[in-house]
Amino acid sequence: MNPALKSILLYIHPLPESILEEIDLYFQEQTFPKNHLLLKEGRPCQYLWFMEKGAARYFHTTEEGKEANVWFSFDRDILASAPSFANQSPTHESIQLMEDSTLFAISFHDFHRLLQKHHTFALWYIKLIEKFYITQIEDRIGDLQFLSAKQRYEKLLLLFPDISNRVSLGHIASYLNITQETLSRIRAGKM
Amino acid sequence: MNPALKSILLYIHPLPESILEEIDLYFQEQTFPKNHLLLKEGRPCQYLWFMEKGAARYFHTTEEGKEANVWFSFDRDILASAPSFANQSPTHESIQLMEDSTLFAISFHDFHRLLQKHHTFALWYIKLIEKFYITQIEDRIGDLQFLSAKQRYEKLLLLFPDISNRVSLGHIASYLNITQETLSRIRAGKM
DNA sequence: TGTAGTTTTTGATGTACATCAAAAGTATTT
DNA sequence: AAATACTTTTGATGTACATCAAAAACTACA
Repeated sequence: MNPALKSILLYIHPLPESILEEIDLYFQEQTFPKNHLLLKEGRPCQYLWFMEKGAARYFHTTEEGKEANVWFSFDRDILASAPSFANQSPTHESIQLMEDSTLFAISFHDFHRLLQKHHTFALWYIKLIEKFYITQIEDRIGDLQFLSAKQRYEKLLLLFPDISNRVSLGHIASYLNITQETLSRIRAGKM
Repeated sequence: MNPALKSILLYIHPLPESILEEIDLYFQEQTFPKNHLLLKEGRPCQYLWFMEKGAARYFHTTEEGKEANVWFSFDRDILASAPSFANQSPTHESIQLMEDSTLFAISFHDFHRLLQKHHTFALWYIKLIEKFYITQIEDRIGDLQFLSAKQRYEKLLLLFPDISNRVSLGHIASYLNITQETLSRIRAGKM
């Protein structure tokens, strides 16, 4: 098994070697170029990905046809539209790569079979949701509700100190739910 | 087993009768008066509750000592601070009842044992998270990010048509992340 | 190295909402 | 029914951000 994949899987929660070997059969390594659309609005999210190396943004398309970023993922992170993957329903959010990226993919079908077959894998998945989803998303809501634009930006920098080098100002501003102009002024110390 | 509890459990996902009977041993029916604090900031969330009948608000306490509502729960809903229950870590959000309420409670300890013991129960819990948490919370973020105060209010009314009769204007405004004055003006058609 | 395309910055103006202050309405207690 | 406390409304003013327009600074590649 690819050591990078193995370390991501085990970081979430221990899994016995026998199951790891079985899981390995279902994961496919994929590389995509910068700007590749991993998941498109309206389609069900059929894969769960692990990002070995790269960067991605999740975004909504508003009624006026504008894009609004709602999430970022970088190296060693998990990627999927959680509600769409869970229900195999059309996704509201698209996922696009912002760098050339290497990923490991498992299909919903295979994933679902592993859940049904192995109690241990179901417990592992519960940990995955708790660790990568529940905790992070509650923080995000709190930030939007309680922090000013400047505070949100400062918190993002704490979380991803090198984000300015990897992601354009426009994409960061969109994620913070402010305009490019406002973020530019925050950076210049004018707010 | 109490029929109300049974119907809530089965609504989430089917469970075999044998496990239902075992679960029943661990659930306690509780009634509390209006204003009772079910969960207090700083404590771990040690129970998962099912609300048979009643109303509750989740709130944060800001640095200036003000309270800000982040969620409501009514009849036949699930209650817990998800991140705190999952990790048994101190909660950032408190839960308070807004009406006299009847609940069923199960402790984290018992819940965890059921997860470890029964594969079926683990799969049921995954459904619970997917249905009651993932879908709802993504919506909430989208609303805060993309809708105006008025649109957020209208959407809340669609979801809970009778909320105005059960919850004070101040509590609703706080949940919508606006001031009481603004909500009053929205209601009066002045915005 | 120059030219076109993109990203970022700067300035002027507008607006959705907050804040502050007070009045009006409702519910609760005596 | 009067007194008290709480909730909701109204009005005046303030502010954090958006929007619009254009200049400046990077980036790419012919």
